[in-house]
Amino acid sequence: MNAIARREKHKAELSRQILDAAREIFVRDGYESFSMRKLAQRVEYSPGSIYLHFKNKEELFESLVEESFDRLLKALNRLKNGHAQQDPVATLKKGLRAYIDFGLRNPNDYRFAFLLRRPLHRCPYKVHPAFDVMRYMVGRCVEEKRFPPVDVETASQALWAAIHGITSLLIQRPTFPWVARRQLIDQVINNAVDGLMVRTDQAEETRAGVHHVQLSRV
Amino acid sequence: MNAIARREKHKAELSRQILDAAREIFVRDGYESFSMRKLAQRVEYSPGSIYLHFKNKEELFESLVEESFDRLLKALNRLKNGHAQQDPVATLKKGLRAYIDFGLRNPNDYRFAFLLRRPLHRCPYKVHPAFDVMRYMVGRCVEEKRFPPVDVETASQALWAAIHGITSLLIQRPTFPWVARRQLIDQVINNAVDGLMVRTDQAEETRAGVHHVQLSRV
DNA sequence: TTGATAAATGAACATCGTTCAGTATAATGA
DNA sequence: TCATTATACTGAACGATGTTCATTTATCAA
Repeated sequence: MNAIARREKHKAELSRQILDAAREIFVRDGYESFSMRKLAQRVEYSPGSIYLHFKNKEELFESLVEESFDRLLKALNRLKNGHAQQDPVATLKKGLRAYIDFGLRNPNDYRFAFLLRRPLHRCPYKVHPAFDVMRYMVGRCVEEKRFPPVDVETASQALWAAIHGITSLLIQRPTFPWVARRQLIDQVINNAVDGLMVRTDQAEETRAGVHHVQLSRV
Repeated sequence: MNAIARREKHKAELSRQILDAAREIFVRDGYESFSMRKLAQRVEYSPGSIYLHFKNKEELFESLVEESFDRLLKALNRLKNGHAQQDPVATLKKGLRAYIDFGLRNPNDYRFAFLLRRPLHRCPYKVHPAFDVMRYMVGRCVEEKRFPPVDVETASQALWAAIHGITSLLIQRPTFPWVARRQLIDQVINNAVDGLMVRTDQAEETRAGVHHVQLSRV
């Protein structure tokens, strides 16, 4: 029975090794040219052996995605706890910047977490805890009257849209002639947050002229 | 020579038919389970015949992407010309909304144009003309002093980030518990644009407290 | 050492993208 | 009309893919 524990440990180590190798191959060769057989060759096992650890390719990927979500979540929580007693707006902006930075510094984690095409039936469970951090930060801004009484959920989702937008574009379209990165990120964050702080009546002035326009196809 | 013209026309029709079938299969079955052989079967030709019209799978996809870009571009241009003499801020907001609407109403075009993983060496040529429309609209807002003298390029890119963010999230994460769509889209657009209209000194107040935070990995 | 349990293999299957020698089809010139 | 030529198309083939499974190999308790 000590033996079976040792076996399980060894098996876990092997799974770990497979995951690491898979991530590396994926990062180096891209999604298109990743294959189970390459992976097997890389860890020096037969192709069939991989299936002793993961049901199939899809599940293996799912494990990688989950890991990436965990990393993002941990990074955000560290930030949240580290700046608990500061100005909530400043903390929020720092959080948004941290999110973007995480994506840019770990583009493959971000790709796994958000950018990969995914079968529709799978739901992104791990999005929710990560998003809780955002809600919490926005909530504090409202509670401490730094924001007008906006709906926390709507505001959080809108902020997420903005930072996801810049993060994914910078990752996925590196050849676009972007302006300086820092400047652009600042602009996105400041636009989004400052736009939220605008007194409602003032914002209404421009909102009034806008109606829903529908564009049909060619 | 009349004959060769007829032949070419027939060939063009066939290419068209192949593209339509490809798009349909892709939309219905998803990227993973699209295959050249299925496509061939769909149009009732042998697999090899597809290669008389398209060099390979990659190029076939490229054609679909290009078509999608064209559709988006045309939609934006129609809008630009249709609202030439109105309030530039309202027109800008309409343009942003039109962009998002186009993406949501034609998610597959949007997927093809922006969301698909692409080999890194390929550059997104068609992004530029579409982006010109955005630059133009922002430029008008600055010229007519509706915006403070922000850098047009930076502002345009920031706005693009915001609307791409909400568009891609709504398309790619349909199971997330989003608030009402209209409301959320309004929030994103108003945040982004109103944030841009904030007088610089007022914005500085909050900007002052924010510095670049770097989050390392676990 | 033996017998049982788990791990690992490698051959096999269906499918994939792609190529190409060969065949059918259509257009042309007589 | 028939023979020639150019084009359209096929079908078999190649190597590679994800996945399964009967069989072999290794591991460990008795």
